[in-house]
Amino acid sequence: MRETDIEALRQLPLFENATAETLRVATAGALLQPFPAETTLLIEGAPSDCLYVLLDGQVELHASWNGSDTVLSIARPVSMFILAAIVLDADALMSARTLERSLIAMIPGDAVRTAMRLDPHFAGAVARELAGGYRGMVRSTKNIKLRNNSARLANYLLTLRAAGGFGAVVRLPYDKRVIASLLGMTPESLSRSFSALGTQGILVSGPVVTIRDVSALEAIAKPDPLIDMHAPRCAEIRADTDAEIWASEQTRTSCR
Amino acid sequence: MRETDIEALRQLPLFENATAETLRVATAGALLQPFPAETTLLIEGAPSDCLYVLLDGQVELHASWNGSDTVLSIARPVSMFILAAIVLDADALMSARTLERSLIAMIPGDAVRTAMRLDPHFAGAVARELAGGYRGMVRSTKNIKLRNNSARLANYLLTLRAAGGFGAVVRLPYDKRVIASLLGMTPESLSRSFSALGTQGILVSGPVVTIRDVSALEAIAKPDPLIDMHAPRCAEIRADTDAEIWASEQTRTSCR
DNA sequence: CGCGCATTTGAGGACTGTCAACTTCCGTGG
DNA sequence: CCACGGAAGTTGACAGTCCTCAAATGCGCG
Repeated sequence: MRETDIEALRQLPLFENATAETLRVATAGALLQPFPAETTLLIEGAPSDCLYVLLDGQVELHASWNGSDTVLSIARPVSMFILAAIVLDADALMSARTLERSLIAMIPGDAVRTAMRLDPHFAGAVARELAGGYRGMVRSTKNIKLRNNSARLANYLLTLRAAGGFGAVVRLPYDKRVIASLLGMTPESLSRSFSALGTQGILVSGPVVTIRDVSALEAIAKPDPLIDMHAPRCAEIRADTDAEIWASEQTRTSCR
Repeated sequence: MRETDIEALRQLPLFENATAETLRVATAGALLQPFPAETTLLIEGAPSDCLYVLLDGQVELHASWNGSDTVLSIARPVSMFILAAIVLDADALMSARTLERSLIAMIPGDAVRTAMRLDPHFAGAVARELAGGYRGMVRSTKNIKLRNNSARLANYLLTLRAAGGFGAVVRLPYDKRVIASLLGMTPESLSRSFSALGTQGILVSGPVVTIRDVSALEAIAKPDPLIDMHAPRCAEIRADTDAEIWASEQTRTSCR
């Protein structure tokens, strides 16, 4: 990798405050490589040789069982994937595939682990990165186990809205079938969930979704800062949430 | 905490190879405390002040939304919980409640973060711990998104069997309603899944489950080392799995 | 023994997935 | 420029899974 490319890695929180020396150690033998769309970079179950850093493009992380598969998350620049497998030098649990032409840096796992041993600050950054990833998976699990298809879609639209500056129009960043799988439903169910939201002021035209009534959407979504990154953290909502939790605790206790 | 209690923490991989100094820093101001059963230790959304280390007993980690709640995992000794929130000094995403009388060490979050800064090896241990937790959540998400109730229960029984030395009789470690929530179903569905397995040589008598025919159970479970910790990693199964993945990749590609 | 609680069983319905047909869109090539 | 083919998305019919509510059963403990 060239010097300027290595500097691009500083966009990652992981390398943001790393010393030049740590960056040099960590990226020893790293490759920078463009991949075409629809290219499988990594198959689940394979040993994880390299940490992947997505500098441009989109990569889908998915997993399969018994002939079906599901999208677990989608990486967008600048971010990395399979860090957990690299840290443990274990087999990958997910497959990775480009959704579009993507520019990817591949950093040898040994180099990452060496840098962790040498630089406590870097090891701390890895720990923080993994902590964030863990919490993301917790949010995702709560989303799937606690909400139905409509609520998941409604919150997803609110997430896109927040990421797009809270405008009335959002653009779906991936094909609908990918979004369906990410949200844990079939493409048909996604389509029906969209039309169900039609009565709540949601207009869908190809990849463009217009939100006419945010309140109506929020009534369905019931966003929660402990599940959704888009949910507001203001004191009122926190208080409501606590009250809810308290109430449900009481319910469980009284049922026992 | 007394010296002997602190030594108990060495049972954790996190502290296994820590220096005496790191252990001292990390456990500065730590408390060792017994809690009765059914006690809520931590409510989701609250700031995470302490890292909890479960030395004896059982603690359920659960989360709620819109009046319902779900069990995300259950901690067994010796293990810790809410490490991710501590590392990021963030609000807890899960509530914690004892299922039975439990002995718990509470380590101030500041002490943990300080130890991470001072000792690269400790920071690395935290990173490895979080990597393991992340991968556990990935497995759990795959389990929920890809499998139906019967397959989840069948794999859970195989997990218990593996943990119990592969005998024909396993004992359910928690109340059935807790297991149901952990597996993402209602108690009624768990009960019906159990009776459905009755035709496959599974006998249930209270908390005792007898597995008469492991092959029949495995036929339903279709265990996968990339989802289940109990699944064998032998070359044959790996080859089968790879073939499956390959096949599904081909399917997706040909469908495009 | 009787109460309380967990679990089971039954009935019914809501939700979601499957299968198939149809429409739309888009890029290709005549 | 338009016809065509293929894929994505939509719609309809249907089935199966799973949940909800309600009642019955069983078990443990005071």
